[in-house]
Amino acid sequence: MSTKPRADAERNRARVVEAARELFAERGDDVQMPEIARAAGVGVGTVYRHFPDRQALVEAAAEHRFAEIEEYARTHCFGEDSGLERYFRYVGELLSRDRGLTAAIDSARGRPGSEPRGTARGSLESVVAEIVAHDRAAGLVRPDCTVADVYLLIGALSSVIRTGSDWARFLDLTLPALRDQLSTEH
Amino acid sequence: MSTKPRADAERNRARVVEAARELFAERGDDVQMPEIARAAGVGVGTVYRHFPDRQALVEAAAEHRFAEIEEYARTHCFGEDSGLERYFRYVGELLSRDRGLTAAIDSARGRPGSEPRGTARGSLESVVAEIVAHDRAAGLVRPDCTVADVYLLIGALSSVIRTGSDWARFLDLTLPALRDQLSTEH
DNA sequence: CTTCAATCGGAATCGGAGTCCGTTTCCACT
DNA sequence: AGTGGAAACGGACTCCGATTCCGATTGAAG
Repeated sequence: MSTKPRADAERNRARVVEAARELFAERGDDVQMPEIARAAGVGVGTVYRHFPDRQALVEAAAEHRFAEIEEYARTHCFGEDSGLERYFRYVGELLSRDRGLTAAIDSARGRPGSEPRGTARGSLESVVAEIVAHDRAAGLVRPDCTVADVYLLIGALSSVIRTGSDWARFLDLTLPALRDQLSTEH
Repeated sequence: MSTKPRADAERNRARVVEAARELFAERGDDVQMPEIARAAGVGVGTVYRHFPDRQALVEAAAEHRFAEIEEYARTHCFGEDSGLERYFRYVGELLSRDRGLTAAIDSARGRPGSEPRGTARGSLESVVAEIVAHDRAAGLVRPDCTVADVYLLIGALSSVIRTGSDWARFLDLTLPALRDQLSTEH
């Protein structure tokens, strides 16, 4: 089940991810594969043996961010006030700092079926579910708020950031709506 | 200032826009230029003489929608209840029906400086400003709501729709926040 | 019915992702 | 320590679209 990979193969893979990380974070999606390969000191062929396509690389490069987010979520989003709100603001912060992360998130919504590539991602998902549950139990969000809603808004947030709009304003406009719907009484 | 264009040139331009309209509306962004040219019964070169690049064509093809939206806005968004809310729902409806329109809107936010191509677009902008003013005067939206906020949300809406998410839900979550911020008091 | 500038059409060029294959490098086994 | 060959390498090459170029057409002014 686990033919240990060759030493240099592993090393190269790491180099590629590392190079991709920096380039994507800095310039977002518009970086060419040959450029990444060069920066990593390998040939394009090598990049493609490790990652089926460009998108897979984008996601792999962002993977560490998901772990980072999860870490933050676990330690800061289960207090007195709304964990979701903190979560959104933190993600907004990261997204606006790392243009590669937005690319990765946006990709998780391209064509159908391609759902969850990456492990850190899946584990983050369950934490988000816990936050939603926690906030709901504490009456910090409208009772019909679901995990799907969170993803919906994270996706929107990502697009807002990608286009260089005022994302803080977006959150200021949007987050209050998640709180108990005082004005939506109907 | 106006060397009247040759008759056939104008006819061809119209054919191209027409073909593009149908193809984009149906399949969104993934339609090739040669295909559009063929559908219009002209050569690619002709397409490019009329439109500097693919993007310009996408926008030209969506132009009529902007006129449509403006028409709707003028006649339905100045009543008793929130014009903005009606506006958002109408645009959501159109966007979800015409995949080319989302592409056009998203393009209006790509790289900097490329702001307003297209005339119908500019004229629509002023109507939106009027709606905001009208709603504000009637106390139907939070007093600090600006036109920029509307574009921010329309952009987000477009991205939500493009990714096939539940846009009605997005509006249900978001629009209440535009109303007077009862819960944002502090 | 000329004339010729505006138009046309579509072959050719360009740019960038992804593929192929001859060469090189590990490392399991002697 | 030596060696066979499977795995990994690199980068030239193929593919696919958008965009450009230019010789052949064609509308319309005179």
